[in-house]
Order: sequence, then C-alpha cells, then structure tokens
Amino acid sequence: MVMPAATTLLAWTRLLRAAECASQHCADTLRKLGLPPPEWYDVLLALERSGAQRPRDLQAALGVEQYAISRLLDRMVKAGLLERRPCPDDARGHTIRLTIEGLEMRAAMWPVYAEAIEVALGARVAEEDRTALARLLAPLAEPVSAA
Amino acid sequence: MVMPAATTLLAWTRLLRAAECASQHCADTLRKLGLPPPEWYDVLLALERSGAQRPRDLQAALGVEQYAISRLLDRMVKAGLLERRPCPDDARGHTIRLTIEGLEMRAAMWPVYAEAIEVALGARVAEEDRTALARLLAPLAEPVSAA
DNA sequence: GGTTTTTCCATGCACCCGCATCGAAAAGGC
DNA sequence: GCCTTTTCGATGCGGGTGCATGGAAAAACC
Repeated sequence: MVMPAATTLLAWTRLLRAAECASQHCADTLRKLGLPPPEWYDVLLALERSGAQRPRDLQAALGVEQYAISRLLDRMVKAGLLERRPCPDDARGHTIRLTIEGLEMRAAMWPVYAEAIEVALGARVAEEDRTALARLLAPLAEPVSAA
Repeated sequence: MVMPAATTLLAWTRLLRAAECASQHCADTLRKLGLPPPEWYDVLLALERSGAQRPRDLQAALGVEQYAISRLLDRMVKAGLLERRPCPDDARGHTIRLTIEGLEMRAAMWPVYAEAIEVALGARVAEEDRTALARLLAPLAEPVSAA
C-alpha cells in the first residue's frame, strides 16, 4: 500500500484549505454586496474579451461541465446580463452575447472582486513568494492525466 | 481602484485551479470505486483518532458549518458508519461513535485516497517543491481575518 | 442519398448546500 | 429560584450540482 510522503500530505491539506479560505472570502464579499458569485464574473469577462461565444466554447474556456454552463447561462440570461441568439451556421447551438447590463455588471464587480483577491492573497503573501507560488502550482493547475 | 499585481492574479488563478483539479481527481477516484466522498473520510479519521466526539467538536475540528455537520452525520449514521448516543452530561447534544463498519470503511478508503493524493500531488511535484509549497501556503490556510 | 455516429445543448431527478429559524437545554445575572 | 441569554443541534425552503438521458442537428461513413 502506497503511503504518500509527509510533505505530500502537508502540501495537500494546505492546498485544499488555502483555496477554500480564499475562494470563500471572495464569494462572501461579493454576496454581501448583493453582487453575483465569482463564476458569473468569469463568464462576463470571457465574453467581454472574446465577443460572442457559443456555450461549448465557454465550457472549454472555463473548464466546467456542460450542464453547469447550460444552467449558468440560463440564470444569467434570466438576470438580463446575457442574450441567446440563434447561431447562423449551426442550428443546434446559440451564440451568447453580453447585454449592456452584463457589461455594466462586470465593471461593477471588478473593483470588489479585485479587492477581495488582494485581501485574500496579495496582502498575505509577499511579491516574491507569490511568484514562487505560481511557479510551484503550475504543474497542478491542469487536470490529472485522463484517469 | 485597487488593481492587484500581476503576480497576485496569476497565483490566484493557479491556486483555485490546482485545488479544483486535485480535489476533483480525488473525489472521482473514490466515487468510481463506490466509496464515500473525501469528507466522510475526514470524519471517520477524526473519530478514529480522538474517539467519540460531539458534533460541535467535529465541526470545529473539520472547519465546516454547523448544518453541514448535522446533515453529514445524518447520512453517515443512515449508512451505518456512525452511531449517535445520548450525551451523559448535556441533554442537548449527542456523542458520535464509530461503528465497526465505520472503522472498516476508513480502512477501505485509505489506500484509495492515498493513491489519489499521490497521483494528484505527490507524483507531480518534487519533494523539495512540496516542502516549499506547504510553506508558502501556510499563511493562506487559515480564514481571512474576520471580515 | 441513406444510415449511423457524433456533437450540441437542455432537463428530470436526486442529492447537497446555505440561510434562516426553531425547540430545547444549559449558563449567566440578580 | 426566576428570568434572560447563550449554546447545541435539527430542519424547511429555495436553489445549485452531478448524473443520466433526451432530442435535434451535423458529420461521417458507405
């Protein structure tokens, strides 16, 4: 029976706990101000950067499950931040566009989101340590090889 | 408007993505073998180490919400892994005990869990880097100061 | 062209979570 | 002792997630 090294277990628990604390702080901060959760921000940002996209492209870009995107877009359309349009060259799909409200919402969320990230991470780790951290996390930031 | 440093944003995205990938791999591995999710393991381990505990102690030890523990214990009792007993010196609470099945379940989960951790983390980061990673994550592994 | 396979997206269902709240027991104030 | 406050744990409700599946369009195959 394989027993992970002590350093592995320590890094493991710290990694999970750190991510939990950080993302929790972020989500809480947004919610307390009546703003949408972080994943909405990611969608808004992706659309603002790349223009209209199809759900499957967003899915690939954001790395979430297909049904998650489908329902996330539902909610955001219902909230008036996005618009579904029929896709000209593929009748199965749609193209998703930002509305004005969506654009404004991203702008409204950013300062709050940025501040939360700064508090949760920037202010707690020195510049050089952040660089080292990013480098060490790089190999872990992609899916475990197709199990 | 505060704009986090580039190193902060990079570390941020890597941290969240790494934790997501790692914990996902772990949960998937257990699930595919018909085993309970990781949080059940944590409860089983805590009880095996410290003997019977009260829900509020487990809550503090595991750092989850009160209602989460309440319902998690419900499910685990229903699955036959735990037992609730009246608490002798506090009629509001209970003491939670492992059953034989709970003990066996933890033993059954460990090799699988350990292997998944090894694959998701141990095999992807060198020994010295794991040490450095744990050190860098330490300040982040506790809740953001009471916001 | 017709048939099979694959891609794209939605959705029913069961489950889990977060919030707010509740009832009951203990602790504290006097 | 009595009253107020705090602690302990459960739960109804709305909503999000994962799984499996469905239907329709496109692509691939022959």
